[in-house]
Amino acid sequence: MTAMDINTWQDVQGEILDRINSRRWKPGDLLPKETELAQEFGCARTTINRAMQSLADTGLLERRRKAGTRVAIHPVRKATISIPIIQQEIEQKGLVYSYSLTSHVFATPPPDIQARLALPSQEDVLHIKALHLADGRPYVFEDRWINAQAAPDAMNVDFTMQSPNKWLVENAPYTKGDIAFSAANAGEMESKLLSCNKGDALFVIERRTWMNEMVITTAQLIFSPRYRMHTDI
Amino acid sequence: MTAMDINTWQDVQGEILDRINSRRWKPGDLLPKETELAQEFGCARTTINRAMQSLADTGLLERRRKAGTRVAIHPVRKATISIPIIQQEIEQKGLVYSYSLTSHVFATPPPDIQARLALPSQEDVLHIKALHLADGRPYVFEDRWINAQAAPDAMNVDFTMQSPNKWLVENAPYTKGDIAFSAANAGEMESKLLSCNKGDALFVIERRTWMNEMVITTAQLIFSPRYRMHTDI
DNA sequence: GAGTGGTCTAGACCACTGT
DNA sequence: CAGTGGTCTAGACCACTCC
Repeated sequence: MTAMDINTWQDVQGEILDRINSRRWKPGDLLPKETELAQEFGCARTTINRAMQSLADTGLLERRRKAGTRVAIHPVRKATISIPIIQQEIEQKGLVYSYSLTSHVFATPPPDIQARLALPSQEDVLHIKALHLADGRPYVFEDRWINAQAAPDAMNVDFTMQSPNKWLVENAPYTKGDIAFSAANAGEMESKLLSCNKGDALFVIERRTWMNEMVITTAQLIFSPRYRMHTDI
Repeated sequence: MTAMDINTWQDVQGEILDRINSRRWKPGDLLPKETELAQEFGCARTTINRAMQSLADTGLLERRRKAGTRVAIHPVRKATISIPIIQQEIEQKGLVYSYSLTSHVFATPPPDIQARLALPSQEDVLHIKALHLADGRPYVFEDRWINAQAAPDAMNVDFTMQSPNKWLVENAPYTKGDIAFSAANAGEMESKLLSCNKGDALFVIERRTWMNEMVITTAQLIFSPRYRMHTDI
């Protein structure tokens, strides 16, 4: 007998991973059906199902009814990245968080922002610029537009004490969102705010959240030079 | 009666989401225990459990034995990003993929790479530089080091026809990996290869994969200017 | 110690999809 | 139309953790 006890779905997952990593099951191979594995491992089909579904979620297996389960030919692995509240991210690094409101106006957005907010007509929108600091040093610059109709409460919040990032996360639930990552050269404004050189490469996150079919807010987060976002796979 | 039929765990998940979004259940609130919700929805506890676990995975709920389930105070949402094979990513955009090997040598790595490869001693390592193009234009530059011990097969592959990115994904399964995103200014080499200006802000992905305690490969993917990586939340 | 979520089981029916 | 995964159920036991 070779096997250790295989009882939990995590055990099953581990065994399947071993067989893939040892190349006993290669990319493209058809795996035994759930009932067969259940027999082999001496457990319920439900347990096998849980394990395989979990692996399919990470992109390592491809499952289709009737067609069965295969090792993914192109294992497009999926990485989960946590989108933290900036204050949390800074404090978790053991640094002192501080925050400074740069500007807070009610204004007509430029066309590109109006498009990103999916506004039906030209309406005034809350525009907030703020700087987040770690140990007193500029960490990230937040440039945000908030749709008054979608988040009326936001109009009465005092954003000198609390960042819009934090307030929105805690008070504006959303039904969907999108996020984009890119790189940009520091312009005049960014270099002053982040106290870096003009032209420096900056990491940029653009975020947008929706409540049903209405955009709540869109924001650019422009990080100081040398910022890295990382995660495990 | 208000409710539509709630049968599947997805239905339960939707109902829970609705109650959170309508602020009937607010951040920090304790939710009814699984057995209670099962009664209310008229389904098995297992179904409730599946729905809540799924929501806990996305970071919207926090669950602890004995303490119960709460709406996350700081809903640190988790975004899943797919790490695609470059060829796939380009072709999915409807562009023509091509590839050109720049350099392919067996060499002693500099100290920082040696550290990233977690090499016990100073050993020779396969160093590959390659350019991926979309519609004939530079798309991303791949700068990769491959540990011969961890992936001996890679030593005999003809990387003029096939990118290391693709070959490794298909032939070198890994047990863990890490990935980092950042921004960097184009240097002399990057500007020539990617035909952009020196100093341009470039999006950079650094990846590393392991087989057990041995690093298989580490790579820098340096994208052309204006590259954006995006996903939904 | 007691309460809550985590998981397993055996059996059942359903939904999709390849042939 | 038949085979495979997707999901539900009811009941059970276990593991963790708060009090």
